[in-house]
Amino acid sequence: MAILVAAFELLGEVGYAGLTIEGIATRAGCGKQTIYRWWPSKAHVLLEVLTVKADLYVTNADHGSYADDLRAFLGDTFRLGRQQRVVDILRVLMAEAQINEEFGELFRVAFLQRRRDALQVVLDRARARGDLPPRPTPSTVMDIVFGTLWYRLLATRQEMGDDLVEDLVATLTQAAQPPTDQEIDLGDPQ
Amino acid sequence: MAILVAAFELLGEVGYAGLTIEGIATRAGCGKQTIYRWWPSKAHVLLEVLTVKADLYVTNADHGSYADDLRAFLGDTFRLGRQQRVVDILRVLMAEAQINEEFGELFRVAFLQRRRDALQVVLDRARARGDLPPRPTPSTVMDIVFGTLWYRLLATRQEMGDDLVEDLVATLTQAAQPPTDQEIDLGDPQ
Amino acid sequence: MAILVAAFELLGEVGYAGLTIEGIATRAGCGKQTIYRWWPSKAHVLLEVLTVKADLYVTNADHGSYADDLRAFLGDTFRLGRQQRVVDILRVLMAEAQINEEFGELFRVAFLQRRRDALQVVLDRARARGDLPPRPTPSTVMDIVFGTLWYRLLATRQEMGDDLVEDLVATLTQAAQPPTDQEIDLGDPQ
Amino acid sequence: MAILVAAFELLGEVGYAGLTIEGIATRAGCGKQTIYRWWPSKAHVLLEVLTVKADLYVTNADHGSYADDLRAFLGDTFRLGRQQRVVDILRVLMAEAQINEEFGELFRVAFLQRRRDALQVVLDRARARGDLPPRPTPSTVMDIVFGTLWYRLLATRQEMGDDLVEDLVATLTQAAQPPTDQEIDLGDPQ
DNA sequence: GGCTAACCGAGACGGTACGTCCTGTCTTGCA
DNA sequence: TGCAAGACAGGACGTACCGTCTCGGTTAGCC
Repeated sequence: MAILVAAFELLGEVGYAGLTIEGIATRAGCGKQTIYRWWPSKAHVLLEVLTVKADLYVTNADHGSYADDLRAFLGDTFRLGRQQRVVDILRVLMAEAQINEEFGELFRVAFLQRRRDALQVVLDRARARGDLPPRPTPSTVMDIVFGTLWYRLLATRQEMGDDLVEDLVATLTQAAQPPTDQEIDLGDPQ
Repeated sequence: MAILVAAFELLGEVGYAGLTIEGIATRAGCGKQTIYRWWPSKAHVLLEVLTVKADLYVTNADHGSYADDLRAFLGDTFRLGRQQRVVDILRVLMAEAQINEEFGELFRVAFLQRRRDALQVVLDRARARGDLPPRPTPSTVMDIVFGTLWYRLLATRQEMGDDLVEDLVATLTQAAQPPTDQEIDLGDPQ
Repeated sequence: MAILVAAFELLGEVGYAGLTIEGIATRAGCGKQTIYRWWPSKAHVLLEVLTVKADLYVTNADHGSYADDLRAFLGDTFRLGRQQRVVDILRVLMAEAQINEEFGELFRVAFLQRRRDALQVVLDRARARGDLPPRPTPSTVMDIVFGTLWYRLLATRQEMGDDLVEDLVATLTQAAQPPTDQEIDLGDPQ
Repeated sequence: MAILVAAFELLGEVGYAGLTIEGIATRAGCGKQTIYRWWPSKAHVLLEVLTVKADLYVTNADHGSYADDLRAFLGDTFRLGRQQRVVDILRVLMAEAQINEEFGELFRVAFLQRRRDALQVVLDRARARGDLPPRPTPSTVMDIVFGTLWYRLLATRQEMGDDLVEDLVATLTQAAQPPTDQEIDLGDPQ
């Protein structure tokens, strides 16, 4: 759809604050009404861009152990977080979700919750398998996994690398292998 | 300052989207120019409201052990996260930081970094004391602590209770005590 | 035709400014295209409403004298001017004729000229009969007759009564009978 | 005022139907709000253009007799009717007055009534002088004078010449001099 | 009696203008 | 002199209609 493409391109060119329905319509060569007919705000358009654009599918296939499942899940998830265009959209959608209550509700239900559901599968399988550690609780695992992801997207904008994946897997599975040397940082790099 | 009070009240009444410089000026009984003289945007006004309003000071006094220091830090921090008015401001400031690059820079430097600096003190002391576990690395500890906080503020809007503090402290200090029964939840409560 | 009825009703309900092709179509239960197929604008629709609705026929039968012919013509004509619904349509059509050049041309040819033609018959007969006064000239008679009619419709919105008919007949036939007492007004009643 | 000039010029260039507040604002180099701040519609702007532009003052000085007063009044009035730009404005204002009730009221009070007041002075003087004929009544004189004027403006768009002035003066003063030859027309020239 | 073609309601579409709201700047006039 | 009040150019909002266009579901005519 020309509208989604236009919205996506303009986001890159003028930023979210400079993104307007009028601008999208002009770029897409359509009337404003056509956009309003299908989406109530620019954020809704971008949410659809995200859905169409990004391969949001994260495998939660069985890798035999909780640690391996988690490693795969985090790897897949963080990989999305390295695509700048996807990140740009995620950031502004989370922002809009804070400002526009109606969109916030949609974003939580249609996006955030689905991510949680995917991780829930991994946790359920671990519990069934019996290798889910007592600490942290599943709920806290979710907070830690998605919290770390979003905090890096929104606040520090640090790259999310494999070392972080390993550190999280180790922490969440209580695997007390000492970290490799280069993983140790002595302060706050932000 | 009447302007800060007006901005704070209006945020509660009309929300961030409905908050305008004109509205603040009218409520405060001043001219728009007076506001522009001191702050370049409504977000900057709210950042100052936050600074003035909330007791953002978090003790990082020495409690004798890494676990106790962390427990105190998390308790103080999460306590702020239970004040609705403070949370409202935090959420919209983080949102604005995603949308307005110039404000984002200020917010990271003047607010987010200060929170990290406070936690850094705790981590430094733990390392000096020798009870900092090898996993997770200090950087990851920051991501987990602040990530969890912000994720709950922005995404799930779950209350941040003492059970979460304990779970995080246990996880971060690798203290393998099993959680108490009521801390275990078997699914996703969001 | 349902379309004409719908247009007529809506004119009464929402006025000419609020009258739209879409509204007519909705009310008539037809598609917009169907209206556009037959009439190029809402004014054209109303012109047809007028033609269908109002009995626009004005007798110009021979009453034996110029004065009596004129009296009959004015009586018939002014009678139309007392039907509010007809007046409403006449007013907006004359208005549209000022604004839309193409419609104006049609209105003059298809409506205004026909009225003039009817009066022309009266004047021709008077001339043939020899009782057409030298003043005012036939052209001026038309201006006075239709001018007075339209001026009252458009500008003063005064009722057009029999006293006006008599006054005009007397003036145009130079019949110098003094007016009856109640016809004399000492000022401007508008 | 740049806005009045812009409105006036655009009326000539694109016509009343094509005249928009946006267009006026663009041409005048101002914001739309500035126009809305002072006038509620494009018709109101044009009414002010008319007031500013046209020398609407019509002398009603005493010329010694009713006939001469009337001749002077008609001459002055019809002279305005020969200025195309003034006529264009008058036509669309009368049109708008039919369509927009609120503007119609203003137009009648602030424009049409003032013209009537001017003629009323002439009639009052004639009555005082004793040379006001019994027919037609003052009210009908107004209808005839302004009716003829407006009818020619709106309907026939015929030029208003001195012969018409003479014909009306003769008719209204019952001066039964036969018209000169060239004043006689044998039909309807429209 | 079944197939096809014309018709027509419904309404999406690219547009244009509406009238409102707010921006950030500038000017005015009061205290 | 400093500030409230608010006018100003500008620009986006979301809405209403415009006149054009496609889409399907009838309906009627023809084989």
